[in-house]
Amino acid sequence: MTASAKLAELLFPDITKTLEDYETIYPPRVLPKGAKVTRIAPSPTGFMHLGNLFGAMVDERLAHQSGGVFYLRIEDTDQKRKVDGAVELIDEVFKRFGLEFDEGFTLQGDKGAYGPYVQQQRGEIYRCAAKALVAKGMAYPCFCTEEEIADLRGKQTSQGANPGYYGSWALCRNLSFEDVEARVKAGQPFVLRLRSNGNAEHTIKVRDLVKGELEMPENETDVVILKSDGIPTYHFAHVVDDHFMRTTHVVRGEEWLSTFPIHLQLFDAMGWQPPQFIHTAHMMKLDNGNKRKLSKRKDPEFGMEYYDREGFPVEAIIEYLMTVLNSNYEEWRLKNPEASYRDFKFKAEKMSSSGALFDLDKLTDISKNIVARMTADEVYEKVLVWAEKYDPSFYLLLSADPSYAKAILSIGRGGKKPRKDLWLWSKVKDYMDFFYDELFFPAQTYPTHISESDVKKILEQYAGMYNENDDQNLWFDKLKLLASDFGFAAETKEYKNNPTDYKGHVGDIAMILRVAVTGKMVSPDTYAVIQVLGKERVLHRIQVAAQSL
RNA sequence: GGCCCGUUGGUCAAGCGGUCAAGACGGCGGCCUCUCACGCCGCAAACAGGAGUUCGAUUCUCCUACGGGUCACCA
Repeated sequence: MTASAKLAELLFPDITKTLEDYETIYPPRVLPKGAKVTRIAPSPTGFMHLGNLFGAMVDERLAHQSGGVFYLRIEDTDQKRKVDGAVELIDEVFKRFGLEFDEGFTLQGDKGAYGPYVQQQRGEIYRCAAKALVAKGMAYPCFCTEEEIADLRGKQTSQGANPGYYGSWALCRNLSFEDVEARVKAGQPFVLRLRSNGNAEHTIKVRDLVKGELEMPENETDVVILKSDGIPTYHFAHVVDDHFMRTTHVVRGEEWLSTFPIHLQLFDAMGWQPPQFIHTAHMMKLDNGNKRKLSKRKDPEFGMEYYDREGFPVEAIIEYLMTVLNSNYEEWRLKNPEASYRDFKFKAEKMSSSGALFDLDKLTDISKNIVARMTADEVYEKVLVWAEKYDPSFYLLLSADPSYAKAILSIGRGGKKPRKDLWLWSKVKDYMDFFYDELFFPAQTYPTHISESDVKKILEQYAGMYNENDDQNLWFDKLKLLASDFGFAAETKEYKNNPTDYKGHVGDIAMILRVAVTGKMVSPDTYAVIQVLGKERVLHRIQVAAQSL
């Protein structure tokens, strides 16, 4: 038995399976040619952000567009950051955005043949892989304490050396078997480190599907692959999992680019073929004139909860992300306004290699367009779902009379040029509140260039001539009549030509009516509004308004 | 600081040696038999800087500046 084999047995006496065993347990997938296997691997930290969704969409499109597999893995190797309810949140967010996994973790248990899909449950697999590395002499236990490491770093910086555990700085690299055995038997804690054969003076060519071929220094650090609790670090878990889960394409944030050489080295040490990589640029935010990565702490718009609470339509967020993800998406959308985003041919090569500023204006615009295309029924359903969660009293109002609510939401909807004033479910209430007597606030002010007595008389007179069966033309003709009676121009153009001859024009009459009936100077088409309000409400509001003057 | 990556209008971006340098959002102005919204028309607005290579550089190379990322028993 070689020394390293002995060491492997000493360190991992409980591991009896071999790598070959796992090769047969997790055989290469049988898939159509070109099919991609992707995964999204969030950490259960209780916080889901735009980046998670961003990456998930790339993964999902890549997999499903190619007839491959898209799966969910939970990366919970960091005990300290684990939060209760986090996996439920992950599940909820992906479901809400309509992302469907072919396999992986689910709240009901794992689905698929390449599990477990929760890293915490894969300990034996990692340890087996680690054992193999030790047996090959490519990994070793390190007993250095935190203080010793800090000490090392201090020495390195004072000497101008690069900090890190590598080369001759790697104190535990060449411990004798006897030494290790004694320490292990004494119960001294240790981490397992890769015995790097790299040299940072040398460069390697690495390939990224969006950034192309890059030149990076070789990894020379003896990185930790198993922490002292026996749980792998990200680096090692990634390599082992993506190998045995047979991932073909790894999509991850570009913060991983600098550790890319470590991963490649690890794949090589294991004797495995690495998958393809896509390092995605971060979503940025402008802060004091500088761009910076969207941050969990400072930017509420980074968290998915924000979008839910504000009531952004999920379709709008997906649409926005797609425009950011593939530069030719908008162009495609113009030609295919009705198509599902899934019909778009997504290409990794079309992804931007630099970070885009998060653009709320753009999102708003997209959202307006999407909501404008929805039917009143759809809008109603979505507002209802939002209100149930965030505005119970409004929910009650809406659900008490669905057909009234839908009539309101139908105003200006469905034609060639639909209104686009709705884009957030949380703003729907402001938009339609005056339709409900419970939320209606009678106006305090009318346009100032019209005398109060005129307003009062116009309202009284209008009440007498109002007929709920008038069509829009007749309705407007009556307003013109009123206009003439009170010294206002019946035609706007006539007023514009001779402004001094009139107190105002027919638009002012319409405005008086609008204000009386809606309490606002701004509203959708007044005729449509009074039709929906109905005779009783209209007359009552006009009377009350006239009396208050 | 070392190492990587990036840099076209305010923003997102087409472009891949020869273009009057697309388009979208935003802004501004105008039009549109009731406000708003919609729609339509128009305007302003960009190749970070400097060297090369070339007949010719936004496009290729190098340098500088600026921005970003990363240097953990976190992912």
